[in-house]
Order: sequence, then structure tokens, then C-alpha cells
Amino acid sequence: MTQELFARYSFLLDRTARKVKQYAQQQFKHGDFDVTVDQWLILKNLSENGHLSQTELANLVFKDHPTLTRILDLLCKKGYVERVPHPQDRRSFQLHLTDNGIAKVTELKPKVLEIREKAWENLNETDFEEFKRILNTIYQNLDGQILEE
Amino acid sequence: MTQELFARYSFLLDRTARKVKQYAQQQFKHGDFDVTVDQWLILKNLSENGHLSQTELANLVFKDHPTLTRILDLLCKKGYVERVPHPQDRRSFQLHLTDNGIAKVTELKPKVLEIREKAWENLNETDFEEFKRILNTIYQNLDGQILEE
DNA sequence: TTCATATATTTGTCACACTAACAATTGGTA
DNA sequence: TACCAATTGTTAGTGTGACAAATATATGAA
Repeated sequence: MTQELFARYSFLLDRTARKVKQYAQQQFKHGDFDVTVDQWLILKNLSENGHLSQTELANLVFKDHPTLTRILDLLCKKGYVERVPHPQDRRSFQLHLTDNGIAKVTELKPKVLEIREKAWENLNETDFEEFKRILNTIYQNLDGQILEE
Repeated sequence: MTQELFARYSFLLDRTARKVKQYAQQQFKHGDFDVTVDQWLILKNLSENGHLSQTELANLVFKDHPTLTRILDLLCKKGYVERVPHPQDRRSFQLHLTDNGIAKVTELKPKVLEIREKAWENLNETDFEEFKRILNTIYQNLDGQILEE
């Protein structure tokens, strides 16, 4: 029976994802980056895509709306992001980086790449392609599964 | 430069791990399992290893001590686990499942395996071995990295 | 014995994920 | 025009993760 064997994937996946985040967060803290790993993800995506709404950004980074609201609250408080009222739709905001935010992204970008590289010691590009393929397959297998009863 | 490319792994890893957890938690809820995914991990490990201390259990499931304390608080409140004072060492407890806890594990075990299987559609055992190898390599690359300065 | 050190667990704080409920606004339709 | 369903974003509640610090007990050396 391979069922028992396969079931271990969730444990290993969770354990590794936590370790990756924990390692990066330690390095962030050690280098006084002044942002968390998740906050960095938001800053980076805002720097690569100008003037998104929160919904657009949420879809881009695969975070839900309440989580994004709170991360943005913190980034606004730190002065890296601003919520600009949307000219046509008064329900929504256009998000953009402040000058401080832009400077922060410029400063951190190379440092983050260096931190991320550590995980791939002893692994090559073929491994990466395999890894990507399997992760995406799992994601798609579970995505959009409607529950009915 | 492959640096940028590689850096995407953390995003995909995090995204997939969250999806896996979210999917399982939905199914748990839908089936009225009365436990969360993390609580299930604890129950399962307690059923496979009798009379662990919290420290031993924490090492087994790779959760830190405060997190484990809180999960156990909930499981005790639900009546699935008991903390029995260690006969020799008054600092520690021996954990064991109550009768309800044992029944819960028996009830849920096949259901959880079925839920877990969903992720591996379109993937085979070779994929699983590759996946395991890469995850474990990443974990080891980042584990035990001491920070100094 | 006494003190320093180590170990087991708990508590507090902050951040994030998910659900549910809510307010405000928009846009289609009767 | 007057509804009403859908959309955008927020808030509250619960669970979990990481980290630091506190508490209690144990152990070993002086």
C-alpha cells in the first residue's frame, strides 16, 4: 500500500516550507531589514507592478484579503506603501511604494537573492525544474476543489 | 543568471504548502473531524509512540515547544489527550491518548489518508522520491545554520 | 550542602492564515 | 428611478509559528 508512504509528503512539505521561511526571517532580522518575509513579498511585487488594487495584488501573491489588509497596514505604518483612493471606484485603493519603499526594495533585492540561494546548494537546474513541476501539479490537484454534499 | 529563477522556489513552496493545509483543513471541517490538521498530526504521533514527553514529541513533529504546549492544551480540553506527571521527573509530563483519543485516531486515520492522496493525482512514485529528496536537501541546507557576527 | 547550570514547560508578544460577518459602493435590471 | 446582487475592503475570532523570557525542577561540581 503506497497510501501511507505518500501521506508523508504533507509533513515534509510543511516542515521544509517552515524552515525556508524561518531561515530567511532570521537572516532578515540579522541584517536589520525592518520587514518580515511576507512583507518583502508584497514590496517586491509592488515594485514590479505599479498601482495595483488590493484585490489584484492578492491574486498575484496568492494571499487572502484579510491577510493582505494587515500586511499592508504594517507596511503603510512603516512608511513603505501608500493607499491612494481610486479615482473612479471609491471602494478600492491604488497601492504604490513611497520613496522609502522604493529605496528599501533597491537595498534588499540583492541581499534577498543571496539568502534564497543557500537552499539550493547540492541541487541543480534539473532538480529545480522537477521541483517546480511537482509543486505545481500538487497545487493544481487541490485548487478549485468544490465541496458539496 | 539563475539566481532570480531559483529564488522563485520559496514562493512556490510556500504557496503549495498553504494549499495542501487549506485543502485538508476544509475536508476536516466538512467531515466534522473536530480537530485541526496540526492537532491531527499530534494525535497520530501519539498513537504511534506511547508515552512521550512534550520535548520528545516536539522533536518528532518539528514543532517548537510553545506551539506544542498550546496544541496540547486544546487537545486536552477536547478530551483526546492527557498529561500524566512523570514519575521520576516532576518537570515533565508523559502524554497519552484517552479512550476518546484512541477512538478518534481509529476513526480518522483512513479518512485522512484518502484526503492526502488527492494531491498525488498525475504523479507517480518516482516523482515522490524526487520530491522527498529535494525537500530534504533544502531542509538540510538551511538547518543548523548558526548566526554569528 | 550549596550554588551554578541545564532541562521541561509555560507565558507573552507579534505576525500570518482562514472563516465569517460587515460596511460601503457599484452596476445591472425591473 | 428603485431595488438588489456582486464587489472591495475591513474587522473579529481562532489557530498556528517564531522568539524571548519566566518558572519550576533536576543535576553535578565545589
